[in-house]
Amino acid sequence: MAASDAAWRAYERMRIQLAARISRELARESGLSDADLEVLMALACTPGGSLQALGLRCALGWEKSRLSHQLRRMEGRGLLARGVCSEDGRAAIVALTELGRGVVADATPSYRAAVQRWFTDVLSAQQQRDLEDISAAILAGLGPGAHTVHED
Amino acid sequence: MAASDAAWRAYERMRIQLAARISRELARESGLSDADLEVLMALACTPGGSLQALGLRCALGWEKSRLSHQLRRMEGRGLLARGVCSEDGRAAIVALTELGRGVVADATPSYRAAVQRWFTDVLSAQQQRDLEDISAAILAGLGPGAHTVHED
DNA sequence: GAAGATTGAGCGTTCAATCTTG
DNA sequence: CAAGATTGAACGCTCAATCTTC
Repeated sequence: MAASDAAWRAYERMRIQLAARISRELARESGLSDADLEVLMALACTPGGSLQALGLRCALGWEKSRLSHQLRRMEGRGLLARGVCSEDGRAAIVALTELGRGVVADATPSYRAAVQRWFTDVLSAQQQRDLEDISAAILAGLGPGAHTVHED
Repeated sequence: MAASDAAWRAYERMRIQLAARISRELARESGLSDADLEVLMALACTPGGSLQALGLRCALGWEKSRLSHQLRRMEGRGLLARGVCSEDGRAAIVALTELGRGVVADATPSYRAAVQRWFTDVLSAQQQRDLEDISAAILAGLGPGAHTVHED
């Protein structure tokens, strides 16, 4: 219940600067966008390196069209392949290619190092716990319709 | 320090969801993007509602081309006007129009209410202080030439 | 040449409309 | 019709190249 929005302004500055730094590093080191890496890491975490598009959408929290455009671009670059599910003709199957597997294996260490350097290393263990709680509180407020918003 | 990246993952989820919520609300209520509002608020905070483009760039921390594209689009919508400084032919002058002034006056309360509802109201005073410190620590880590600074 | 600004290309994201399958 | 996915248009952002003025 602070009267001022100092926390908000500090958070906003940090959020923008930190995201920009890590994105730029990722693009330079690996030629990947944030979105590319999210998709690749989600696929790499599955046993066969493949997922239904719906599962990917739920895992990432993305909209249908966003995922579709993203997959088309990544398929064009040879990072993954798309197919149709034999059980349900509506479902799309997404699978890592060998190239995609190599790229994500290459990019992940750099990415983790960047997070370590600019986030983990500059925060105390207590601050990390605090931030985890803060994030949970905000997410809880966003989620369950706790606040009445305009209905459609 | 921490062996796990739980704090990072929690922060990332929160950051994405919160930004999406506030952006979507702003677009729906006022027809503005985040970038639009940043520019309008910066201009509205000056006595005459006008600034040199360089001042705007420094205030927002944007790149030259980003500001130029943004101003062109906003000028096209009638939110602001661009002119040339009489003292220095290189400098651009940016000024709010009457429409722009009305739009920002209209949008600001909604925006502040959204921040209040989804950020301020769900955090304790202590959490807000903590987040301010956390943000400052991260920004300090990014800043002092530890690595590449924003060059153009 | 240096500084301020603009332009164009290319990718990422959203919205609305559409197609296809169940 | 409902659900999954795709497409096209429009906008936002970044990079590199260019233009103009100092």
